[in-house]
Amino acid sequence: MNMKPNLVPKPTGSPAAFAEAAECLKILAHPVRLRFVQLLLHGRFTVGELAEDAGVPDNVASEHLRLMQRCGFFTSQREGRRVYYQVAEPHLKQLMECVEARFLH
Amino acid sequence: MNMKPNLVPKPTGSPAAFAEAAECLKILAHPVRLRFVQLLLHGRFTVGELAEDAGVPDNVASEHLRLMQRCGFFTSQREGRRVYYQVAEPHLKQLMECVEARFLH
DNA sequence: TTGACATGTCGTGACATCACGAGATAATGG
DNA sequence: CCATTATCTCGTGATGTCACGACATGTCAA
Repeated sequence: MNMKPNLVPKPTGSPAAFAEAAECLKILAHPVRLRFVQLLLHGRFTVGELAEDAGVPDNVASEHLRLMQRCGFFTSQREGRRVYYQVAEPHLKQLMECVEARFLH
Repeated sequence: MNMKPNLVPKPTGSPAAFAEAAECLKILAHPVRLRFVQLLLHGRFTVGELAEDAGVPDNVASEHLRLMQRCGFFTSQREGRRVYYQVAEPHLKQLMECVEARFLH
């Protein structure tokens, strides 16, 4: 009943690692959040600037940014009444380049 | 009230392109489906083989595979009673390498 | 202090995703 | 045919995601 075994060595990765990867990809998998990543890879921006660029209300942008801060993608500093966000996760650059190569070019 | 404009040229990408990218990333963002991508980047496998490796019932695996076939990630060929799946989207390789570099190594 | 501005928080309802079980379809061998 | 194996399909209920409005917090300038 069994067939010939697949002789190719199976790639690695614990179930927990796949779960974490899926979690983070799910956070990345939103058009507004993708746009935020792309912008923040090119500089610092405030909540209001990001919101206006993406065409969403400020509080919506704020919630997206909070999400991405919680999983380590972004960090923020308050300067006066504004809050500037920037990229904190170095792998985001290469990951975004892959996404741009496939979908945005 | 206005601050100095951000002189950095803004990166490209239509809203529709971001929406499509987010759609595909969302499909990728599942631990079982990530594992399927990883395995299929190393060879051809049947539904049953993939299901057993991932520890999910066959029908669940079948639904995941159908999803990834619909968005162009995989293709399938029937051989007897078995159905073999393989990678169809060339960018998946580089994308998975990014994910592995960040989460699986 | 007051008022305006920038951001953050919370509750809610609409909608999507998910795993599961039951059953359908397809192919093989006796 | 009939039984078995492999895959697929469908309905359902649980859970998660999302945008929105209302409101809270924080900051500054007059």
